[in-house]
Amino acid sequence: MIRINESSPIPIYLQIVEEVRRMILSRTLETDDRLPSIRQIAGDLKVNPNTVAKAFQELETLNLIYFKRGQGAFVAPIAKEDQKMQIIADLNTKLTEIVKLAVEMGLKPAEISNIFKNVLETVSRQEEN
Amino acid sequence: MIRINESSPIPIYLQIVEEVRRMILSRTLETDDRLPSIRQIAGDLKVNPNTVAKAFQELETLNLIYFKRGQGAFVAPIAKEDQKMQIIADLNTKLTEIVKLAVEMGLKPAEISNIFKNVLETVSRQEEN
Amino acid sequence: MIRINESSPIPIYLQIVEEVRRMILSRTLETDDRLPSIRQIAGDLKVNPNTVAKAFQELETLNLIYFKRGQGAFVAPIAKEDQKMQIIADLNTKLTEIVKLAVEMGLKPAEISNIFKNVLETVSRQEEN
Amino acid sequence: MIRINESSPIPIYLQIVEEVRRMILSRTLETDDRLPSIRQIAGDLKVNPNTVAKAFQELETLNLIYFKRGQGAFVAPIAKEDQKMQIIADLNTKLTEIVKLAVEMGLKPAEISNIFKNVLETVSRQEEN
DNA sequence: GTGGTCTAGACCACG
DNA sequence: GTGGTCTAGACCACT
Repeated sequence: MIRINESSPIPIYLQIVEEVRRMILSRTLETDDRLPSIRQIAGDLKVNPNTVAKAFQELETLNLIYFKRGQGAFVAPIAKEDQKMQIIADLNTKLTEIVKLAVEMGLKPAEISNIFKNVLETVSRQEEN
Repeated sequence: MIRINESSPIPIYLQIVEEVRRMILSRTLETDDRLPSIRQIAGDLKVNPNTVAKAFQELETLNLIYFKRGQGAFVAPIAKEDQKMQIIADLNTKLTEIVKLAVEMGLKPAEISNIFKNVLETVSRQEEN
Repeated sequence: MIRINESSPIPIYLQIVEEVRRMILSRTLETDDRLPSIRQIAGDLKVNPNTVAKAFQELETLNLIYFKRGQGAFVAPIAKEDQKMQIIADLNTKLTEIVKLAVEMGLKPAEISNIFKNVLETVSRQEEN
Repeated sequence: MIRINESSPIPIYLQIVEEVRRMILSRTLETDDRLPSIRQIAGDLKVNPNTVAKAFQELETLNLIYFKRGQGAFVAPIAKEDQKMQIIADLNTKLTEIVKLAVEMGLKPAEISNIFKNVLETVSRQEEN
């Protein structure tokens, strides 16, 4: 379920945070679903339970999950609109950053647009399969 | 000239590398231009000279700059086509990653496309000023 | 009757202890009154019976309740003076701790006094309703 | 500088957080002052550096301190009014909770007021010395 | 020198 | 069984 990249410079615990965040925002995990236990995930990923625990604490401060004592971690409720807004805001921020850079590099809007269309088409086709 | 973000998780020396790379690819710095001295940059950024030195070493191994003993660092020559190709390849990689994520989150191609158009327009307008 | 806060860091069994203690000291529960059964409370609070049992054990060692085999738990007798003394001592301890902290933070006695008056008035008015 | 109570049920790292918070709010530590290093504090308190590190991370998420890479932790700036407001809000919350309990226990406002006066006087006199 | 990340492993409280 | 806290100790990046 969760995939991490051992050789990435991004800390493992942050990779886990991102993976879980992705699953929550994409509704792979629904509100009040129980997450796998810390030990379970640690075993699967072959990392130390402390590392997963750190990720879970981070997710709690982000209000993405909540804990029930002795029972485990659960997906926190989010309003559907909030969820979509968050996804869009995310996309907006990331695209802006990249487009800005591209413009600074001297690419013309038309060029950027073409590259984007290409990418969108490629990705869409891949996802169909 | 160079801007860094002290509170970012990205190491300062890598931020410097990226900034210089950006300036070289965008032709703000032309082939064989002399870079400011390590001490100069370190002073400007209020950063330890060691940090700037590390960034310069990194830039040298990337073949983006070269050193002349006793004279400092200079922008390495690149073929114009290589430069443009590199910029486009960069953009492609980054866009693909983001678009993939957006699709996974359940956004439809049309939605993504709209957001992109918006961003491109906004950024273009800002750059005019 | 008993209210608990699931997301508080205070253990649920201690929250139950405090609630029962409060009810006994405030004479909501009188001497020799029978407490609801462990299963009853556990059902009401949607909590594990073990948790309630632990709270009851704690209350027994505090001499606030006693058990009759096969019949359940009952409120232990306390002298009325003891009861009032305990309440006052409790209040004193807690107030001292808070006031000390406030003084350390640089609040002047007059300021603390004003805030206190405010609080007392607000709470009294609320309790009337 | 920092005192902890080993036998308290409150986790050591939270005790450290509270101590530092107290020192910041009471201006014992001023904005941009450097905190002692994690290792330093860990040595003084004879606890594991990880424990202090956890406290520092908590303080960072509370926006009470910030880090400069390789240099240590520093007191974050707070507006003076914010600071006083925070202290007062804190006091208010705690007093309300206690007074509510006292009223529920059957104490009359006049009685509570008397006890409070007593406490305030005692504490003030102690602080003079 | 500084903090950040991670492992291994322990003990505890809670349900 | 669950997560929470803590220790001991390692390695790394940054200044």
